[in-house]
Amino acid sequence: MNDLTDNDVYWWRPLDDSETDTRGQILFAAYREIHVNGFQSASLSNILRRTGVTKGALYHHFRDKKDLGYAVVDEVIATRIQQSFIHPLAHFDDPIEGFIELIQGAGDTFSITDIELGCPLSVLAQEMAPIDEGFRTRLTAIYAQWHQSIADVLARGKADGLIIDEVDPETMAVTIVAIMEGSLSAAKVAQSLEMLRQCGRGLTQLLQLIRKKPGSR
Amino acid sequence: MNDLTDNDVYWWRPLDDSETDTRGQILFAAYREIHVNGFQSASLSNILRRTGVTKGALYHHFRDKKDLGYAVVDEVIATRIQQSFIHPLAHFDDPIEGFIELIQGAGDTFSITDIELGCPLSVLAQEMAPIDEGFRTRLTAIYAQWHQSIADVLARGKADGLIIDEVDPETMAVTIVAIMEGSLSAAKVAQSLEMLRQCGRGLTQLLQLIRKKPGSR
DNA sequence: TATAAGACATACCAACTGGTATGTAGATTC
DNA sequence: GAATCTACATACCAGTTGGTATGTCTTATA
Repeated sequence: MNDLTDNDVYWWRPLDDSETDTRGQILFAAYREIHVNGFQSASLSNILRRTGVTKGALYHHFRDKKDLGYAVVDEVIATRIQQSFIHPLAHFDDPIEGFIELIQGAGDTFSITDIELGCPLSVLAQEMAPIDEGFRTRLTAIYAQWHQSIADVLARGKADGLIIDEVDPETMAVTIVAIMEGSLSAAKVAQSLEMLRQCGRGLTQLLQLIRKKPGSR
Repeated sequence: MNDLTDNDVYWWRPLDDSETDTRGQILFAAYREIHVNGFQSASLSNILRRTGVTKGALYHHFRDKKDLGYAVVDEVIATRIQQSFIHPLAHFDDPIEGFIELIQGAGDTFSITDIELGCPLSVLAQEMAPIDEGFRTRLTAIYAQWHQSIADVLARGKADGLIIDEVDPETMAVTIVAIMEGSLSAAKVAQSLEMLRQCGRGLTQLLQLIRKKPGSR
């Protein structure tokens, strides 16, 4: 239904441009098709047309459509989320400050195309988690990683006396991810970068409130 | 693809059981079909099979599939969101306390089926907002109402000295909606009521922090 | 150099999709 | 009581879907 031309600025692309071999080409084209249209509405014909690859090649590398979808999750989406949202967390000194930079960074680097497409992880998860166990386990595993990394950062922040004692790291971690995904969703619906930035400001303000004031004991 | 039997507990049903006439039957069946499968994957044949209505009847009442989809948004989803999430806001005395009750109420009354299907507004918005202007305007209008109502409550809370001065009602309103939708999405992926409750606890804690302490001027 | 395996290409298929054209029973209008 | 309109019902259609069967060219292996 919808389409994405090669000229569109596309932030969510995989970081290593491994579209060299046939399998990689199919995988990347499938990722984009799924990101734009969702899995169920993703058309194999579209993928083939865009890549110039034939149906024989596709079914040589992947057993069926679902197998291709799983590969997209495992090999494209998982790495993309890790590199963009999970790995950066490890280098935060001040967790609150780090989050705020991460959020503002998103607001600055995302293009309007990125906004309209939304987070690929969230898109696929919302569509497929309820109706396919294979997708669900793969996608929840990615979320679990993300939650754990944020919980670690928050726990470190608590240990360093930078975050108020009342905060439970695990609970706040899932809440923070929920806000980030919710913000991206809101921006997608509104088709507005400003909406993302506004949610970012709200989240920033809330995060400031869980920071322990320098003065307090 | 997926299905929803009549026996499933279905909280998101329209409040007035207006499935009496043919048009109402189609509308409600279409709403459920779209809620489960999304609009693009929603099958007219499924809707007809479930209702026993024929294709002639369907195309008598609705111009095409999209027209049916628009009617679902306008007549089913909009009213459902208003009655459940928007109207209750008006009666809050203490806004923070009101929100917390609303959130805990959701955690208590939702069934696992509700969780797995997610918020119908969000489901449709994520899928269709980027690819159809008609859906987008309708869905954003609903969100705008929701934002405005929450902003009003927060502004009232500020005026009553119950919320800290730093809070900008509009900004915090979109952020709160983002958290609520994000929490429902997270619970949907995890297929877990506990995940919804956990996000609820995190949100509750953050809301407590924007409450003005009784002592402070 | 014969053989097997990998990597595709071409052609085809049944199932299903949204949509339409035509027909018809009953109520309403003139 | 003829004509019109509403509210469907039945049958059909072209397009697209995911999937498969078969053929072919190339490369590695024995």
